Amino acid sequence: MNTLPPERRQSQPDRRRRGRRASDQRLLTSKMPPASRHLGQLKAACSQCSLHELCLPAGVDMLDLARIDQLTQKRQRILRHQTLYKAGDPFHSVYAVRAGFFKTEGGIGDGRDQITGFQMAGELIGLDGISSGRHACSAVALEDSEVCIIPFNEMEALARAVPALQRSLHRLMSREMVQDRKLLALLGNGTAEERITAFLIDLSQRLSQRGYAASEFVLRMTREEIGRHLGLTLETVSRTLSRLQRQGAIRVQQRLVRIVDAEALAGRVPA
Amino acid sequence: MNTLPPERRQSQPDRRRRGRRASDQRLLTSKMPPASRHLGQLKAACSQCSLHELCLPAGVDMLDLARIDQLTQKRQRILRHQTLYKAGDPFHSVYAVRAGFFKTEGGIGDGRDQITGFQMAGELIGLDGISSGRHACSAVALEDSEVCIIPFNEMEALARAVPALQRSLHRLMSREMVQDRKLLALLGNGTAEERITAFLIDLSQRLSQRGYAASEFVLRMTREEIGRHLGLTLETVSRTLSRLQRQGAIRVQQRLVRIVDAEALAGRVPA
DNA sequence: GCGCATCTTTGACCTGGAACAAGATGCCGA
DNA sequence: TCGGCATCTTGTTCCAGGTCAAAGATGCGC
Repeated sequence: MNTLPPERRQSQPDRRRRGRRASDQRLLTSKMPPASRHLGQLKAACSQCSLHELCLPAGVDMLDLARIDQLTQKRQRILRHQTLYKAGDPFHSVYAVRAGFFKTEGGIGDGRDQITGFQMAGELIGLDGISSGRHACSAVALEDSEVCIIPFNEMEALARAVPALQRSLHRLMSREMVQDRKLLALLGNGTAEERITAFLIDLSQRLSQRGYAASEFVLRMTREEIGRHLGLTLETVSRTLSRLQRQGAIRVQQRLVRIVDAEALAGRVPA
Repeated sequence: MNTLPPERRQSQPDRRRRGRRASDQRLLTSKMPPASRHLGQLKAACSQCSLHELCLPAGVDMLDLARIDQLTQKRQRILRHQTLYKAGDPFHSVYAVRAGFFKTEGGIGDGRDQITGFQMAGELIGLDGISSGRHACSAVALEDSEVCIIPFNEMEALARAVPALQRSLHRLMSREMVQDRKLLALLGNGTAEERITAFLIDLSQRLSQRGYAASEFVLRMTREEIGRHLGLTLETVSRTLSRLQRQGAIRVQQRLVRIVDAEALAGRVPA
């Protein structure tokens, strides 16, 4: 089930970043993000969660929030490189990312297939399992993470009682479709540079929505994973990042990316 | 709203196909498909519609079917090349294709953007508008078509009362996500031949689900539209079709496609 | 029937990114 | 401190598919 034994090789993520520049403190790590300050207090519910206006309960009033709290009682910790579920697993629940970072990839997750997306705190994973009753992709943690387990039957039942939750769910599903299609257009028409640029801008926006700096962040995924997401080889990803740096749009240092000229960057992506 | 004035330039679709071979009779045209035999009797409801187990009411029992019938009272005829909605239009309803054929494309539908999909009878269009309250793409009829107009607010309300409808809706949305991701993988990794092949197989399957011959059908879209769907140029689409024909897998004659060697075809597409 | 418009096919050439290869870098455990 | 390993960078070569161009098909209106 897990890709790695529970040894702690990955239990000290990003130790290598010790002693970096101060701004690193603000970056998305499994130690420091605001969303996980109460990582210990597992009782913290939707109503307490700093993500609640990004996540499911968006637009739900206080009264109904209590009922959603009950829905999301169960939590699960996922260590880096562990899989939350695999393609083909029977579908029972969806998962809200509370903290950490995931990738979802087609196939069994053997590292060959397309990566359909990267999910961060406040995003819902697993909705694609509804249609067939089995998960259509595999979800793997890119860093130590925590999710809320949301039994889908219960969620549907509650959605019937709480229109705001119903609407919220529909909006989330719809948003996924829209995002997938943006990516589709990118893969269909975009050059390598446009893909990378759009990817960085998207990441930057999502991070800033969560209170992180928009202009500097740490990539949680390898070049190869970026490539498998964008339909490029890892070499092309690397080259393109180097080129963008040479042109002064960004500054790259391993996984650390700083967006130097957001204007220039945005100018490269169509529409 | 519509891209063409209500003149009847397109009111006699496929006249050119007069006098073709007999097998054409079985093909998907706006005149002959089983789904539209009662095209005149606009009162025909979900419960009467030959598509009802492909469409929304899948799995809904007779009692609740009556309530869904009310939901789908309104119909609309869309002539060829007319747009059902444009990207940016405010979102109020989703549409179930009763008869005909649509494409959905990003942007204003000016003919430059990615075509996100082709929809045939029994499929739902417009769900991507939920997230932002505005349609995210444009839907254009590729032949004279008819849709059920389903006010989404009413549909949500009914879904709260009828769990089977709720589930059906969720399944449909989920299915769209899964399909988008298949396409994504194709655009990310597939060669031109794999894309075209997968496209033909998909069309063939969907047509046969609707009672048409799986091995011979008429493409409702141009090479250019296929290309814009698959991230290829129209020249590459044409060349690839020619090559598949030369290799004996298919037989192409303008828009008419006959799948000669389904095995060989399926063997070309990965997984 | 003729001319026009749209769509399709095919050819010739060029290029962006894949594939292959060879270091470089940084992390980790011994 | 060193050596192993994963990851990343950079160079070189090659080809699938894009681009440009031109010529068939096909159907439509006149």
